[in-house]
Amino acid sequence: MVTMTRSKLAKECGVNIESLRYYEKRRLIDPPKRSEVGYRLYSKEDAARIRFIQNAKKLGFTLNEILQLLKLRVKKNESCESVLAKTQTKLDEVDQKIKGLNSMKKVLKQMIHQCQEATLTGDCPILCSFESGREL
Amino acid sequence: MVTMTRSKLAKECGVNIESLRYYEKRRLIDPPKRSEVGYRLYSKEDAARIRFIQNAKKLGFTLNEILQLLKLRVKKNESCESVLAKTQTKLDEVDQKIKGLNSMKKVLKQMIHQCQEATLTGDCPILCSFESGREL
DNA sequence: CTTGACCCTGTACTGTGGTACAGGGTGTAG
DNA sequence: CTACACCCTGTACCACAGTACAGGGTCAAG
Repeated sequence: MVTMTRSKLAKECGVNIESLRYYEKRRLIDPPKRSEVGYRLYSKEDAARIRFIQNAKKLGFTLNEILQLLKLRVKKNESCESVLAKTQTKLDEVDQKIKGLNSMKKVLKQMIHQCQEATLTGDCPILCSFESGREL
Repeated sequence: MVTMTRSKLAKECGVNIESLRYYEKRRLIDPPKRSEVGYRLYSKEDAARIRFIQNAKKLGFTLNEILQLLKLRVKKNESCESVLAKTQTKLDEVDQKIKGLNSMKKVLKQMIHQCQEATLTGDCPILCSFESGREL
């Protein structure tokens, strides 16, 4: 199996080399195999997992939430119903985030629209109700 | 004008009372008016802004990013083009987040689908390619 | 056979976003 | 007029997510 060292994985995934050790400590990645002298040897699957973690982080999930997401497929002895329920819960959370972002998008688009209209008349009345409460 | 004290605003918005002072320090809210003896007096607009901050935080924006969002409508002497460009940038960021979340959603739905199919056959092979890299 | 680039562990430090507390003032209900 | 709940400031502390560094081992090139 193809393996790579710490620095190679870090470079490939664009993360700090120390973060890998941190993720290992936080149990987000399994302890990797070691070479004879104790060097960590990462697989392609580890790289994919690191990239997943990066992506999920960008989407506003905490490391604990990401751990939950990753666990969804790990515990094989768990009942299917339980996994199903947890996955559904995560799906609902994701849906809520999407809804919130769509509201944000609407407001931003409105602002752009207002600003463009205003340019024609030489005025720029951005008094948009950004924080109106019902918008988000 | 209707005003309220620290504790009232905190209760109304469901935030810790000290967070209000923190947001003031971070310039996310304007320093509120003060009573004769120096008590902070918040307006309904402050409450709306706090709620906006809470919402944006849930969507994965940092306080600095939220500050940028709020600034979009504040500086009136700024050129319209500049505001337009910044707003567009934010809009693109929001779109990227929505895309990422939709990918996440797809994978979760797929998992649910697989799990439901498997239930019929008594097996639950959740070996989904959650971290495959191309999924997100 | 040494020099430089990597690896190991443990521990300390950083920035973000709060949260708590000390020491003091205010304001109102009984 | 005294409790009690609230307000003020400043400062200390916290968890999270890293990031850096010290002190030491490994290994390949020249």
